[in-house]
Amino acid sequence: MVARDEEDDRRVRRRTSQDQDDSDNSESEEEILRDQREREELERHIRERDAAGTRKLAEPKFTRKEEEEAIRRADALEQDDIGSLRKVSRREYLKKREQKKLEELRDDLEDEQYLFEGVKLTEAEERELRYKKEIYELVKKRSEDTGDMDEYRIPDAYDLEGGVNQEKRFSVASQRYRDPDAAEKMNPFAEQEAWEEHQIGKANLKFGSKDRRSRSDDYQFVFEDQIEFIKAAVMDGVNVDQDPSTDSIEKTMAKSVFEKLQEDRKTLPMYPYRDDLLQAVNDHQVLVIVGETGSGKTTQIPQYLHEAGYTKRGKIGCTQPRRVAAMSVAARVSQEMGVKLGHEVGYSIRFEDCTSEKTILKYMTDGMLLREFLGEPDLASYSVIMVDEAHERTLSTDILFGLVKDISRFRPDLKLLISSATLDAEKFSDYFDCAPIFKIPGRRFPVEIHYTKAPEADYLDAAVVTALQIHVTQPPGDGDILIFLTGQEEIETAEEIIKHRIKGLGTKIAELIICPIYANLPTELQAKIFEPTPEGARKVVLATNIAETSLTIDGIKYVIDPGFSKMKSYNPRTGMESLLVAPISKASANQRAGRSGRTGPGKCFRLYTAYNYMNDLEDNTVPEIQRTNLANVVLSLKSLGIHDLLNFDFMDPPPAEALLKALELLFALSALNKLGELTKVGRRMAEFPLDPMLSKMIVASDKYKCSDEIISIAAMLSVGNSIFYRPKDKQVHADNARMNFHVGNVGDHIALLKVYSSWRETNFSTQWCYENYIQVRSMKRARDIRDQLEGLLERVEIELTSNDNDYEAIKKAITSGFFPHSAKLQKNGSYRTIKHPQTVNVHPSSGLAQVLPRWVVYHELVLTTKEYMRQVTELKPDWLVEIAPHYYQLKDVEDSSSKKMPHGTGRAS
DNA sequence: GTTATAGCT
Repeated sequence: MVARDEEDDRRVRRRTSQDQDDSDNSESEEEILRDQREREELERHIRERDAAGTRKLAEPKFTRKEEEEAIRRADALEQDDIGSLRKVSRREYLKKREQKKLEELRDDLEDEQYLFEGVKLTEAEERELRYKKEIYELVKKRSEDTGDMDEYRIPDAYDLEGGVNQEKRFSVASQRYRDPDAAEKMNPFAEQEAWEEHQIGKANLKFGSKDRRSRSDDYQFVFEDQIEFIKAAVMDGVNVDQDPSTDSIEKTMAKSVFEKLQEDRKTLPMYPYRDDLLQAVNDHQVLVIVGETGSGKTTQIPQYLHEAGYTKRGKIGCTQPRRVAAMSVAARVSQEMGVKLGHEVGYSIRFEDCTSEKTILKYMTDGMLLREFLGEPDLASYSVIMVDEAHERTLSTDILFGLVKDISRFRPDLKLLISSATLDAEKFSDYFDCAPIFKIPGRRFPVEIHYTKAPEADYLDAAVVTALQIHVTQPPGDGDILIFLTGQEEIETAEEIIKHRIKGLGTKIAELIICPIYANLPTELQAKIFEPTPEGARKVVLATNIAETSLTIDGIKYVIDPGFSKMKSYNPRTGMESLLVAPISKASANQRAGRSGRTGPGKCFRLYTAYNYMNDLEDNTVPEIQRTNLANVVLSLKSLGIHDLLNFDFMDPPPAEALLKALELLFALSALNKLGELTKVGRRMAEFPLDPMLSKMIVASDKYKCSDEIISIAAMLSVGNSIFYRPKDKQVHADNARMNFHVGNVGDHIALLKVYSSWRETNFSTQWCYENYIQVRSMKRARDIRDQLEGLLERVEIELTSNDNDYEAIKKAITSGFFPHSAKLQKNGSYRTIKHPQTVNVHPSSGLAQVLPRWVVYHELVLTTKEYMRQVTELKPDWLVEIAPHYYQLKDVEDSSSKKMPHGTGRAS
């Protein structure tokens, strides 16, 4: 292939130029002296370490063998690398010089920030400003840089000044951006083709080689167990050159903020398509929009439609899968339109309705629109609905699809826009009766994809090694590293391993800042990842798939993708949920790779082979609707008057078994009658944004005069299992604190009530939460939910009554909602569920784990190491027959004939 | 004797 030959050619040329460079520069006396100093320091360091003995490095967690290996590696680095230190220091020198230049540019940008001074910026806007700033810096930098991305090695910008035709080299790089066929190159086979090329033997570029002599000088190999990668493909960047140039910034400086925003709008990749888009919307009722990230579709399309007069007939609604997205986009658009947020442009998310009668552009979460359907089944007040980020296929989006498709049939004036990423477009189009697809290019930098040569047995270790390989071989400050891991525990282990290994590497490598990030991490610790990386250091972000879509970290250049994530799966037969570590889909893998190309050209290292990618990964992640409990969905749909659920037009229908299970449950809760119609109870239940069993519990609490307590419990249960904080090093304290709420073996539900009431008594004290090992964030959320539920009580005509000492009444109300979840103790200490018999256990975190009452109700079943019941409360079997006579017969609970309630007698073996 | 991907009403 011609292109390949050219590439090889370039590589050869560059290598020779580099060799020259090296010899040129080594003549500097200062450099030589510095090198000598550094070498001496290294030697001293090695001597000191040897004198101190190796035991110092050992952590009790690591085996002797690992320890020895770490030390051997450290030696390898220190001895092996003395020769290359000179190179690093020269780099640093040039780096500093370049940074000076960039500082000048930064000053310019600070002036821009000054323009915004009067305006109060939201956090998201501030981030955007920062992002923009970096773009400018990059644009500037690129004018000096070769940007040569065909070469696998990191382009060494500092080698350029000697005798290389920069212009020519740069033109190769920029050509890529201007390449009109760039979109073509995004074809899903690109990677396969590239892989095949490799197989032919032409593209075998190694990230490492154990044979030091055969490689050129600038490869620095440190690890004995390093991983070999094969460059397989490049996800092309698009439109990068369309960034506003520094010239235009200066021009716009003089203008008002508003004018500047208007000008910015015109620089978006979306802008040239404005008229075409309006024409297409005019001609077709449904339009599938394929817009890469950064095209500006979310902010611009609703504005265009508004400008074209669509808002005269009704609102424009735009749904987002996430709350923050809805908020920040709305804020941005209101600014661009020069109106106050909440007036013409607003957003609506749970607990926060920032809209008014004037609102014509409404951004909202998809779940929120779903709830609006309940009050307005034809969405009469909307003229346009735009479902954004549809490719994420959240549960709510999937249901929205069915609903909007349905109403579009009898509302021909309603325009539908479905916006998605590339891969799914055809599928969406098919689903919406061959709706036309409208493509908008995005703005992204190219990302190189590398696969491992062979499958990695231990992906965690491989990820760590790869990160360290990058860290020591690439100049610090050129970009941060992002590693995708499956969960909190894995992140913590990885953190330990990295720390340990860094110790083993000595002091001669640049500082590596480890930033863990996952949803349950306390907010103040989460902020760490957004802090800019200090000079000379590098961040390595250890993230769950929170970093895949939900948050964007600036400055990431390298992504390491082991190819796994945790996925919820639901077994409708047993009603059991579990979290499984599963391989990700191709779509996810590409999304992850894309995270490295946001602020500059990036690289993605996949810890699996190209063959794995092509043959083992699914194209798309199984949509959530196919792996979740559908009770809530079914209740919502029923209350929208959709009866024939098995034939409802789902884009990807959920398993029939899951639907039937949900129907069965709703029938048991008497939300549906025998004909499958919604009952009065069901109607009231549907008002609550909760799982049907929780809703039923609330509805039933009216009878037991304890609605006050029950909504607290419902709120606490629906925030889930993140209430008690249990740090690794203080487990005993945390457990003791928790047991305080279990005094009298009241059961987990009452314990949760006690937690909430106690917190309320302290006037929602944060301090109190810390003292009791309780997560403030979860409690605040519970408070919000509780407040909302309290407001809803009135709507369904339930009086707010408190009965805080009558635990029996409270437990009966709970049983009214959760009677299908009852279980009976067996001789061996495990339990057996009553209705669909299966063996389960009390979760060890339960307050009743030592008590083991004879009869219990539980909130949910989870499958982890065993089948566990989470949130358990004792029950009198008579209640089951009393409360749910249609569900339980006397024979189900017959051995309750002994009136005696075993109380904490612990029948367990 | 546990263990928590993410997100939403």
